[in-house]
Amino acid sequence: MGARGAAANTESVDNYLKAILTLGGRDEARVTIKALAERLRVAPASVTNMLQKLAAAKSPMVDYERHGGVQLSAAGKRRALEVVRHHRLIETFLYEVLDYPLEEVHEEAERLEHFISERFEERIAAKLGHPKIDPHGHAIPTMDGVMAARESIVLADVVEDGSFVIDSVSDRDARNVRVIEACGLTPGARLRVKKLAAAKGYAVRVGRSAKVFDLSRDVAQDVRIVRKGG
Amino acid sequence: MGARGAAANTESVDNYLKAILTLGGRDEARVTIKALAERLRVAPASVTNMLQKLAAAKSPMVDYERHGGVQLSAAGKRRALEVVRHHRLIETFLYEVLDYPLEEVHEEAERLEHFISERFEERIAAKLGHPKIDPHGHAIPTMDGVMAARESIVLADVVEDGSFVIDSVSDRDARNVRVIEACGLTPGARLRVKKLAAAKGYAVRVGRSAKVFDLSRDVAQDVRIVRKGG
DNA sequence: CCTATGAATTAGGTTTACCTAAATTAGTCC
DNA sequence: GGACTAATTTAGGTAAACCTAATTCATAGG
Repeated sequence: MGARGAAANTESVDNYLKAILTLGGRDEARVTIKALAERLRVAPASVTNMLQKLAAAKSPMVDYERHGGVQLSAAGKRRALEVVRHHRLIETFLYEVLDYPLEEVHEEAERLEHFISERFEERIAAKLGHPKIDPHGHAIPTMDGVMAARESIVLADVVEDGSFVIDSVSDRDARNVRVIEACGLTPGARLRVKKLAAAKGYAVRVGRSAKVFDLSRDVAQDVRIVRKGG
Repeated sequence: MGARGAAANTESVDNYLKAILTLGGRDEARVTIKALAERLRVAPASVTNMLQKLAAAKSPMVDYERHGGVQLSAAGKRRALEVVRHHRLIETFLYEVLDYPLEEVHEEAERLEHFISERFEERIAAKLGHPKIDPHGHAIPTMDGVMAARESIVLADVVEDGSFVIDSVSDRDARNVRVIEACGLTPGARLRVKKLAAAKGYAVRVGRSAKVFDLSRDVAQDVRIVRKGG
């Protein structure tokens, strides 16, 4: 027994939906219980329980099948995008209006995203001039739940040298954000990548500066880029 | 059994502490379980339970005695004032920076006060120039937990006619806030009070305008004033 | 002094979201 | 086809914060 409930929009539910959205990727693939458990840092059993609850709700938030992973339902996707919108608007607001250091906006937004009202969302959006991307370069979903897709690749996956433009930076690890910002790798910045023979990391020259940074694989994992000329 | 726990700073705990602070009044009198239950809209039994938990914590938040009511401990008072500071700073911020209608700031602040970080608090305080009172006229406790006391009386308690200045307006009832604001009864405004023969309400003339408003007892209960000349 | 009355407390339950431990299922490898 | 393994599910449990119902306590009146 145990897992039949109403499935209100609690903080926890929001976090599950957001995780399913991002893990599912652009093609909205089904997500495994294990992946969710790792992302959310809870036991797999807890995930199964929650998903059963979410699937059994009056208007189900997910499409879940025993041993078959999950996917967001229309309602689930709508809510997930709303939370992402909140998160990114708050990040932008903290950075632009309250002068937060870039590496601190994520943690605060992660908490507040669950508790702000529609009015709050609308007001900060207005104050910011209805921005389309947040300070990390991520697209901010529109009020009616549409998120602009962008073609980009992870810096760590680059196999041949070349010229690129920074698309976005993951905000999940504050330390990495700090390192990345210190290198001048902000969204829109140009960079040249040269795979090092030493295979230790990723040699990167930012803009027209002469300086070359040697990024660790861990850091390079958190940078998304777009090819730009030769 | 049932009520022995750690007593973390949850949203609920914060609300109990805040309620004890305000119900205790300026002289920090002991507060009854019943009064708390009514204020927090929970059953008296729930209050007893929570207070036992708060009193039994490593660093007790309250001084509680069976059948003897409660009082905040030093630690409890510190936390309560911090939450009040959060609340009033947020209200000020919503009103000044995000252009909220006055009657809506309370509800939003009531939720957010529990979730903002020290940094957020510090940043909005700085942005606002470290204000000492919020838009309702309430004193904002300082960072180190000191709240300026002000002598003021409730408009509904006025027995003889006279000239007054608005001290503050309760924010608990949005509808009343709206009415009060519509009359121009904002903190600092002058007013003359004339007890009506009809005993229906409170006749009030604001500033030098000729208009006289007839306030209901319910509304008059939410306005605090200070005597000002004859 | 003893009993009504209302306040406070105890006892026992519920819900949410987590946990661990013990099944079960699916898929691979010989 | 059986065995092993990894993923998933079930079962049973915990803690927080609430609830209702039943009991105890304090005190004011007769």
